[in-house]
Amino acid sequence: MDRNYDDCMHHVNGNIVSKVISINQTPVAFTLGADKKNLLVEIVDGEVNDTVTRQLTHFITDWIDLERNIAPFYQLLNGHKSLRYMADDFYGLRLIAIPDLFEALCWSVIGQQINLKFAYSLKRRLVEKFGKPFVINNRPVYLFPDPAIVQHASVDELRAMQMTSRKAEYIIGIAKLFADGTISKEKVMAVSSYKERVQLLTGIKGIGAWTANYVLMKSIKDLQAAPYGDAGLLNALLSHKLIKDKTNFKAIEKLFKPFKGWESYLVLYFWRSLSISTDVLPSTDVLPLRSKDE
DNA sequence: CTCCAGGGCAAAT
DNA sequence: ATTTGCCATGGA
Repeated sequence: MDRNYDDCMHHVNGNIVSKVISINQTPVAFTLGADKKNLLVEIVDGEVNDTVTRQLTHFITDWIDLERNIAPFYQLLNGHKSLRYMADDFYGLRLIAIPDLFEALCWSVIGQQINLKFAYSLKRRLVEKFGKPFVINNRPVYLFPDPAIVQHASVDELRAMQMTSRKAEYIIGIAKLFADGTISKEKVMAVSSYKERVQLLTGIKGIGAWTANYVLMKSIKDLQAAPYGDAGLLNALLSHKLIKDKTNFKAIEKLFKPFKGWESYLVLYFWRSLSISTDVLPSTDVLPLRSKDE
């Protein structure tokens, strides 16, 4: 999580992560850490009662995908000779979700076609202007802006943050859809099939196939969703020598086929591989295997 | 200076 | 039905 160097939605300090969420319209600021056996949660700002405790536990469980048994995924990784290393090197890595669907959509629209660092700084500007700041351990952490607020932003305001006019229009439009109840996380989750969920999302202006799949993966936890065509994913596939070029769709399809139901996790692990320097990636020609204690 | 960024839309083939 | 031009700016 600490690779989100510029993320204003949570902070990482050693092995402690801080965040603010809204429970029944009330902000709750908390820290999450761990000892050898347990996750440790501390509420640092906000009322503590049974409801808050229960909902915060539920949030964290969903946020870091705690209830998922990822052993089957590791079995699949182990069945692939050039991906096997991931089961060891990234052991325990779980999908970090963006439970708030509005936030997930805004974030993915912001991130379209620009580098991640710039995307983080655009998000920060949006959040600083319309969100609510809280201070945890002397550092500001924000509650993501409410759609009811963002819907009244003007294109010019967002342009001043250096978003394109398009991004500005998309974000304001999405905020309106949430504010008037046209779309909600509940409504998306109620749609029964993956294909229909993609259709519902891509019906929104600014949401194409990439964004729909990104959001299904990160917010809805639809694990068969994968943003094929994603620039980062393609680069990871290239560096693993699993495709010969970025238009090698058949090879990608073939690679993902055995991972049915775990496509999101495979993408997640490929993204993770991007933060590892390429010279430590196993060269499949020379080093087909690596031992556990390597 | 050039090319690419965790793309998508609308106009032009 | 597919391809192309465009968006705006930061990094490499």
